[in-house]
Amino acid sequence: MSKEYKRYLITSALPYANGPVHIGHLAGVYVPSDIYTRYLRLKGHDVISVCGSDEHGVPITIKARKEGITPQQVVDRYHEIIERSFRRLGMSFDIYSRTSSPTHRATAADFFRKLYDEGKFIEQTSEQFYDEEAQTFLADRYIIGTCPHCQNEKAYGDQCEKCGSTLSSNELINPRSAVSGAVPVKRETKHWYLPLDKYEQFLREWILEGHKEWKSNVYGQCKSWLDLGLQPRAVSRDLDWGIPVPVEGAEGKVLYVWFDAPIGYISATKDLTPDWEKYWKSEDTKMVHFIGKDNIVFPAMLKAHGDYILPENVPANEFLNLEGDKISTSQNWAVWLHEYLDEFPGKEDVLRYVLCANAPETKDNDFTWKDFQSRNNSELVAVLGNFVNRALVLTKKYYDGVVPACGQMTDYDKATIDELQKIKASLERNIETYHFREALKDAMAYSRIGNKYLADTEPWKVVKTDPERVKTILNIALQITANTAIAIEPFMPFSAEKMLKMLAVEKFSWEQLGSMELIAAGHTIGQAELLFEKIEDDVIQKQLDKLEAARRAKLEAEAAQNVTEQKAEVSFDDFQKMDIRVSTILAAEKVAKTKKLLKLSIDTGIDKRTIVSGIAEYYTPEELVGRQVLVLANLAPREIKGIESRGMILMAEDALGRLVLVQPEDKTMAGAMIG
RNA sequence: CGCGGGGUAGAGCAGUUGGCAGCUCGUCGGGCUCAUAACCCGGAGGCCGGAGGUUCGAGUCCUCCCCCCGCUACCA
Repeated sequence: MSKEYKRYLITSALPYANGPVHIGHLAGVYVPSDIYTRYLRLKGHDVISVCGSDEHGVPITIKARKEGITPQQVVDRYHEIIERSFRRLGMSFDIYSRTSSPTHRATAADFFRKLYDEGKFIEQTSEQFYDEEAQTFLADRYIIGTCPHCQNEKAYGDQCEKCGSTLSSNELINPRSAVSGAVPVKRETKHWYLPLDKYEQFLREWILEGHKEWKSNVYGQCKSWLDLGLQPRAVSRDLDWGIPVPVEGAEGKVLYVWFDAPIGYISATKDLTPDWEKYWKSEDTKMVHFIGKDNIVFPAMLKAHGDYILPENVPANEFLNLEGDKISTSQNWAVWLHEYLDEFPGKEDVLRYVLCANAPETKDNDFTWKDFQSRNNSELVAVLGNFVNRALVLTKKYYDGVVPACGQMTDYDKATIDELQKIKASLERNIETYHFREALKDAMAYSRIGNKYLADTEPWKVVKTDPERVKTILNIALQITANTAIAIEPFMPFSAEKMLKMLAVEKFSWEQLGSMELIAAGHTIGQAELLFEKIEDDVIQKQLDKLEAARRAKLEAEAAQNVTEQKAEVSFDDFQKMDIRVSTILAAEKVAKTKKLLKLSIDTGIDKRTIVSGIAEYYTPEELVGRQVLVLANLAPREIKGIESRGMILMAEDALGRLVLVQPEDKTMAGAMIG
């Protein structure tokens, strides 16, 4: 902990180049990473921050196929969008690289080769689906079939999007290839595996014993994985997009992305500096991985390789929700960075501020546009922007922009300065322990103190009676302004720069924070302009409308695609076998420890019975009691979560799996037959 | 008892090794008029999820239970 480090290496999770970046990514990884990096730089440390696009893997090939372009075209497009939007937000990576680069290709291949040569992998042959027509192995995602759970005919080999079940391609009924439509056959294929179980002991000691200071969510997650026991994990797979496995007889095989991508940190560093080894191989480098709630696999890789240092910390965050719902790319429920930048020009810092102030550091948090507006209007505008404006306008008004000299200080002046200087330690401690939310509050405290100082000293009144005193007051107010500019730089670099420009001074170093001599008497300040402006209700409403519209458009498009075909014909006799009747719900309660299940007591007219139904996400028990519904009464009983369910409540299910009860238009007798 | 995270004022959060329960926003009242109707002061608002226990003393440590989130499962 107290170890002295000579240099810092900051890595940020590589964004996957099959889509743009949204606020969830920013709040979880990039905003904290940039705050930390800027702080260290400002302190004068030797620090580099590396990032880049993760450009391999199956989803990218699927996207390419869908759009009729090459995987390279897909990653080129998103690499460009992501990098550009990062730069516009002020992300200060020293390099933003990509895993399709020649450097990375060589680095990743060498990494694999070294482990291979040293016998660190195990080889294993298994059976996988193969498309004979297209002559390619099929990843689970490439296999389509009928879901064994919900009968959806378009389930993927790894997951059914309709019922949400996790599947394996072996479970699919009538599997067929998404590539050619052919029926896939099983074929043997050989792959290499990293035996993570062999590193379990090391990881256990290193993390559980050696890094008790890690954030509880990260530590707990790691402990959970370790306690479950680690399994060997494949480092290669059959695909034609990626880094070829650099071994004889491995044609058509590439490195698995989880293995490929993190090596990108190393290759990015290589692309940045010929001195890269200094950062990766010296024990006096402090390496910090900013990642999503990810995995502990990379350190195991580094350990297996042996030449590299291990991260000192992995400050991962939880998830950010949007207006109460999970951010979802597939449902278009997100705020995209590149769109924000276009729609809120000049408000990069507002987003940085809000995402930091509300970052999901200890638990999931919610981004709402109302909160965004409130933080902008009553914190950035009212507190920070207003203070800066007051100090500058007063100086213009009384001294024509020339900084007055500081005369005799009162006890109150000294107390204010003392309070101001005390913040620094807390601010530093909070950043260094990755408590960025708290650190931001500390940074904001400078302008809060400034506002209070002006209110208490009342220079606009004193100027009439004691003009000399006002010089001291405004000198101090300007010093506080300059201090504020230093303190907010890691969080809001654009505003910090604007402030320096308004003060007409050069950039300060972190060590000057707390100084009362940042701006010399006699210096002429520049033009005052507003740092932040109010955001009105209609702007916020527009964003809310946009979110809803985007989601609805996506749903409708999906629904149009997913109209299920008519099922096979049945005879009238078949239909007659079904006993469907109107029933009344007498009581309803949630089944403990489940999300979707309700236990219903119903009156079928013939008897009273219990039915367990998966509708808890759409109906509360209260609103169900007393309602009449249609029940398939003669369905064979089935035990669900230990409760015998006798029958089935009939519901309409839309393309997205949302359920709606079917009920008689008018109240009728319980037991009335349907036919 | 599946695993992990969380439960502190209306909202969002802090509370480090046990020592008077705090911060931001909102709200109510007052002050100020330099400032983007911004700022400053004050008030109200908490059984710190619940129950036991350890202790002179528990938001903090121990045990059990409940609720929310994620993973997993459940959807006839």
